[in-house]
Amino acid sequence: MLQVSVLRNDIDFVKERLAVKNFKQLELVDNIINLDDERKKTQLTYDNTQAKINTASKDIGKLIASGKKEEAEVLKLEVGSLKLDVGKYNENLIEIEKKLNDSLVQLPNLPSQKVPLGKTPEENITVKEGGAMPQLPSNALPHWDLIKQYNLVDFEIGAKITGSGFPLYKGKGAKLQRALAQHFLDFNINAGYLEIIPPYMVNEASAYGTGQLPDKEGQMYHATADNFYLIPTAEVPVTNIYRDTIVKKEELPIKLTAYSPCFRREAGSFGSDVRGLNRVHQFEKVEIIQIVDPEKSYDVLDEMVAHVEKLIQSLELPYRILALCGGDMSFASAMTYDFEVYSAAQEKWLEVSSVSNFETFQTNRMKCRYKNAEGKMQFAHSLNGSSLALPRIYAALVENNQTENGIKIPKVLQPYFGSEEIN
RNA sequence: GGAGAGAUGGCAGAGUGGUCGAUUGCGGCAGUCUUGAAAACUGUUGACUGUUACAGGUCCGGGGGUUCGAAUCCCUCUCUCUCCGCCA
Repeated sequence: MLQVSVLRNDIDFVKERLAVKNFKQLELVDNIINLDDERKKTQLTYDNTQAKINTASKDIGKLIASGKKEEAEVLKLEVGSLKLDVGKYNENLIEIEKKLNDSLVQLPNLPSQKVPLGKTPEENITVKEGGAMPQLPSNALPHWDLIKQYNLVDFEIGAKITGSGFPLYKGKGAKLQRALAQHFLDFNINAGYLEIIPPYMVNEASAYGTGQLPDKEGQMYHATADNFYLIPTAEVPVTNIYRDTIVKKEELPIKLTAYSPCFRREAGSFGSDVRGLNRVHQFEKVEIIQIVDPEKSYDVLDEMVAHVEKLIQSLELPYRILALCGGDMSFASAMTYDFEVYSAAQEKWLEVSSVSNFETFQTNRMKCRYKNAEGKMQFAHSLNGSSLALPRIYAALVENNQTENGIKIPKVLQPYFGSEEIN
């Protein structure tokens, strides 16, 4: 959520930046400032009336103490009518504040100045490519055939137990998944991230804090009896550790990593996008999260991108890094880099990580603050990234490493997996 | 699931209707003393909102109520602890 003060500070700049994000309802910005003016005015009337009540109440106490009962009674009547007024002002205030907040949460984050211009994924900019493209024979199989052939993942049983998009991993297939997760976590921990195992369901306040609510409600599984949401990413519970907290400057940067299942309804997806492991309702992901000093957040973004790059390199997969253009960035992000790996049998790039700087967008919603060098309270910056999402890595790995005799396991995973090949 | 106790500032812990936004201790910050440090002593020290500034307003787990006035009384929810039950 943006701060009203940011809008007031330079309204034209805000509108220009929102336009970069392909946000159309620019009149919302003016509405918000008008509502905020109204809020201030109403607040002032309310405060002044309340101040009168407070002084009068103290006077009544004194009058009663000194035995002047009748004078006290007169004052009581006066206060009585003031209270009617204050009640009305308060109702107005609540209504205005609700409107203001409802409008404010509709504004996406402002994209950073570094964000490329553009509206569609085609306009994202490839900033780097790496890794060697595998040379597969013409009869190479896509991963959904390979996992069947080697008995690694069973979608049919998953669908029987739950529904489509809930894969069931078994045997070597399960172990490969676990090896990947283990490697990712260890890699992150070695880079100074603290491992967290968070709750996999969150309450409304947490879903709101990271921006899943109100605008992505339909994307989450909702346990209505208790009003809990299944997490769509570990980012939600882990970032919310710092909801309503004041962190010490010395504690920054806070670096956390978490492995968790992720649950996404993915309403509206179809076609080859959802084949095999490309898009599923339940998947595993290792996430990295940082809460940092605002002045350093873009250096940290670069550092996180470099970190994820090394992790992908360790798996010996061909990859590219995209700087997302304004129109393709998520609602809450100020700057995002996507990582894609090449899945050679599908002949397709698959997104496996998304690393973003949210600046104060999440920390403002969550009220996560810290005292800067001058002792002033301000919002910290939050960042997160996948390091990494497992299913698509799994898919690319299985496809790219297929041979006539089996599937080769990258060196770095062998200690975790226990052998060099699946056959 | 049953019974009981509790939730107060960074922490500990007072406060049971009016001068309490809150005693005190610890911690933090500043100073005195010291070559420096420790100790001791003195002062200072919550957040939000608001104003050019002052003032003002709000916050004692959340929400609601009683009252001229609530940290304090009532209702309700949440959480924590103890005991019992159940249970991986």
